[in-house]
Amino acid sequence: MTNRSYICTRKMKTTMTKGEETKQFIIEKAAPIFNTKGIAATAMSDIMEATKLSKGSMYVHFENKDVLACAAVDHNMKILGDKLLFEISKSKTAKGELFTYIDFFSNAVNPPLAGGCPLLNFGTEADDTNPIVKEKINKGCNANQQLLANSVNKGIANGEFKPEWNAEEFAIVMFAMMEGGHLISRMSGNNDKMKVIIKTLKKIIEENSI
Amino acid sequence: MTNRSYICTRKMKTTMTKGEETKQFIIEKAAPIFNTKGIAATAMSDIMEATKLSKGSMYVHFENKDVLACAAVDHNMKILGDKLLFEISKSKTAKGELFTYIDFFSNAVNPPLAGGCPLLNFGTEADDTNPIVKEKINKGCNANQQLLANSVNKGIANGEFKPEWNAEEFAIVMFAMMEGGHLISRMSGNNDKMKVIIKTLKKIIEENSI
DNA sequence: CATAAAAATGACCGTTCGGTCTTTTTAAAT
DNA sequence: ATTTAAAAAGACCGAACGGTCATTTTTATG
Repeated sequence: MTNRSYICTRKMKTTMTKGEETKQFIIEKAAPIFNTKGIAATAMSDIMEATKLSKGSMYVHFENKDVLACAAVDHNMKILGDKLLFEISKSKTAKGELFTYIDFFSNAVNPPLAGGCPLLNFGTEADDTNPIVKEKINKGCNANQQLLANSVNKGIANGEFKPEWNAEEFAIVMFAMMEGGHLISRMSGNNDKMKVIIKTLKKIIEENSI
Repeated sequence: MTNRSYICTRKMKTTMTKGEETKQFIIEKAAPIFNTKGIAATAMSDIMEATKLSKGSMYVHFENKDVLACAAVDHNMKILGDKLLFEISKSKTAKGELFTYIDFFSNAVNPPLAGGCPLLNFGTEADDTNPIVKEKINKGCNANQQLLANSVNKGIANGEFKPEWNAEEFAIVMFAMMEGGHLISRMSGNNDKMKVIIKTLKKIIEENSI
């Protein structure tokens, strides 16, 4: 049995231990690589090169590649989510929140996260092969839709939006449109069609405004 | 210089040469594997197992894995496209064509192609790594949108749809919604949210009908 | 400052990868 | 039926993979 009180004591400290720092450092360097190349196509040697750390050091902090990949998936979603929530938090109205969400993801060619949307990237790769990542992505999709539905419901509650507007259904449609638009834009290498999607979405929001 | 008239003569024949038969056989077996596991995660040994052919035989017909993967991508798109066009060809009206498209892709959990939509699968994987496949997928996306736009325009021409309906813009939005819905459904493992998307799309089509 | 634990290193391991090559077998044209 | 080319086979190759481990270096604590 290990003396757990020792661990708890150290966790009280606000400063990060060297190991925790390195672990975080590895995740930060690995996350964009996984998001760009994909999990299967990313080798541990890629992470070693990016971090300038030895292989042994990597395995001190992650028992295997899958664990590191999962941490990278989590990190990508968190970074993107935090950025998004920060932008949305600056909005003063429900309509502003929805518009901010749209604008945040409006440039798929130069997206807020290197490699593009992690939900799309990791979701399609994990689909038939990695149930753990798949579930993470599923939760991410739901969180996005919930965020949108909340904004709509907030707008209904404060009189911005028509009360008969179905928040959950709109959230599904809007999220799907943004992801689909993301795919189109990245394949074509330009945002023209995303602009059509954005125009359509904003028009729907306007039509449901009072 | 090779005697090309020989090749032309043989191409006149309707029967396939043994080699061409085997090549096609390999593609057919490889296509669903690539679409399910992804290109990077699929090994030549996987194809050998599925075809029960030797490694030497594979490399008689494909100079390397990338060439085979490209052939598999093409095959997946063609199979799916042919199935889709066949279903759509049975429709009697423009509205019928659009509805058929929607219904064809309505069940993402049990999709018409094993592994799900190849545009989504190969597109996200190829995005930052494989420009050749990426361009193939881009063309596939455009073909789908063109197909939808053509149906709308046909309906406008024959008086089914309102003349002010923007066919190209609707095609973009509809395609994006279907792809996004596909992602959502496959991540969650059920089609409930796809049904919302379908309902929304059909409503839009009805609203633009005369 | 001494010491024990944690972290970092890099050589090393077995496996699997994509791909080659020689040999054998089969198909097709004369 | 003979001959020639195509196809199939599978042993083999070097490289790269994920992962291990003994050793050294660094960090943190009493």
